[in-house]
Amino acid sequence: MEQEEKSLNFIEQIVEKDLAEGKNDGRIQTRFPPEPNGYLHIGHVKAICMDFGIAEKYNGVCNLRFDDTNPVKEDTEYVDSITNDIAWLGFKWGNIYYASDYFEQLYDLAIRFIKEGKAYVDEQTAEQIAEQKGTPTEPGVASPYRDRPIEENLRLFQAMQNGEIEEGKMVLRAKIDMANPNMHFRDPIMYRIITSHPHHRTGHRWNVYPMYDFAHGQSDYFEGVTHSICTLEFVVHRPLYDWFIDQFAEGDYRPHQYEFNRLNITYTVMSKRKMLQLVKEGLVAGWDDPRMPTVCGLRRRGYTASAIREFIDKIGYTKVEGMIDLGLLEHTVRENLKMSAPRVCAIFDPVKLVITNYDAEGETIVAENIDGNPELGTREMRFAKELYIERADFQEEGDKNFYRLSPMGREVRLKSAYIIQATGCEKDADGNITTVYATYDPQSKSGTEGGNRKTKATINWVECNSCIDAEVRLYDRLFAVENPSAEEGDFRELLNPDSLKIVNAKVEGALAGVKPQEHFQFLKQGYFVVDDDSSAEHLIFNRTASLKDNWQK
RNA sequence: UGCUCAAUGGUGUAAUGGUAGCACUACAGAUUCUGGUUCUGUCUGUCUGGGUUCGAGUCCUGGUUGAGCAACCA
Repeated sequence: MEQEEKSLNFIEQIVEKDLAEGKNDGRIQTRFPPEPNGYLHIGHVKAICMDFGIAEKYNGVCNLRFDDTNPVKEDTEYVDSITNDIAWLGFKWGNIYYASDYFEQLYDLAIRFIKEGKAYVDEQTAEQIAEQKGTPTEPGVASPYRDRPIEENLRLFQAMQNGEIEEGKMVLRAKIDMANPNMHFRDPIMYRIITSHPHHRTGHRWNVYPMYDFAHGQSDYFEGVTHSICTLEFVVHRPLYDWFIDQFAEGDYRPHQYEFNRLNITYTVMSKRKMLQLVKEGLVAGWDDPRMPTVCGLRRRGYTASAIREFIDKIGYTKVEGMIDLGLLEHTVRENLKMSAPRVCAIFDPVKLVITNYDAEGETIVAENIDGNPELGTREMRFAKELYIERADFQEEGDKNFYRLSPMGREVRLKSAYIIQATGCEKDADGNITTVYATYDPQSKSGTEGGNRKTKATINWVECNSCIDAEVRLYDRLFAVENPSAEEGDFRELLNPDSLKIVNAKVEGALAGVKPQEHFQFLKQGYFVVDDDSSAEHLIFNRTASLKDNWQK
């Protein structure tokens, strides 16, 4: 069997080139470095697939490293959710590390920088420092503390760590170049004092904490990372990443940073800050609300790990910042569930159908879970004189484009059962249809000789006495506009007011014992998953994705 | 009027100096016991000016457009 060769993305090309040149003795090591300050979302999954994927593909290792350098925002709650989500996605890390594992080493390194005249303690306010930084078009000016004697820097930095200095009063800055066109070289802050919050792992051991730029590259170096892959906004940090490492590294080994485009999807946001706000203000039901682009939200929505990974595989990695059509994500999950989700009938807006010439007590029909795939099993459906059908499947005066039930003589198939013809209907005082009447052809049962006759339409049904009630949550896009981040004003006003509609549906009795995370296709409706809060007493289904609907009025 | 990165159909992505291809979307037709699926077909693209070359989406150069960078965040 010939397999079409998938082209390599630009990072894979770099890795293969490095491998061919024998760099790092052929060793490939990556890391996924989340900050434990929020839940993982599908944008992170893109990074996860890259970091773990490269290691897997080239016989390397990918470690999980929590970038926990800011105790103000971080917590073990997030550590747990992150490891859980990565495992659910099906990835295996080598080790779990923490940037806080290196606080001792980083502190010693900072001391060395001070002793070598490459760092100084600044006691200006944050505002003063920001002002002196200049702008992208104007150079900055030097801090008055820039040329403090080394001994004094040493003493003050130790005082910072000893808790003798109040939070916010002093920082340790690298002495580089206040006029550098790259803003990140204008004496970046290496350490700040944080005494107000204990660290989730080191408690009150430290009063000073390293900044990202002084921690990330060094951590990579300490661990032996070869390819440090991140998103595009870190491109401008790369020279500083290299600079810090070059100040102390020995030998030839260097980790290298590479950057790819982050994921944006239409009709959603990919910002932890905005997600946190939606959760905190109760605009969604939580981090795992099925409308959220979080991993736990997608899972609860009914997305499988393989569907999410297939999606990431489709979108690719480049350096072009773009916006992925939400339709591609939906297409991917439909494709993913198509071959596995059992088909069942669920009636969202029921109207009673009475088959006037059906005199038997009722009968049991055996239906395939997926048409044409008998190996995927069958289920029993109760059939009798009184059924529920979808209100929209009957029109008293159907036009020529409507080819379902109508008392105009056309024959319609009841899915997996008999062919019927509508004879009329009954209405209440307001003119609403309360009952539809039809006759059936006893010879037309599905699977029998007489049932081979073609009908233009097939409609869904459930039997009145055996069907069960279920709450069905119809989820739709979270935002009403394609790109909420591009709009002026408050993003919360852009929320889609119809992102959740709840209906009380009648579903087949066969669904009585379903468990959370079981997937189904409700015929003609879409893919649905059993919600985590569902129980035998109160069934709840979440719509994962609707079916495509080409029937336009 | 700084530095950095980028520019291929509506969207995403390939072509690594040699036939601009794939997927999604849209539209049309066929099939269908889901107006789903499947199958077939159609529409639509190399930002722009110059240069190198037998040959440029690809290399060079000028421009245009977009994005990122001025947190004691990561």
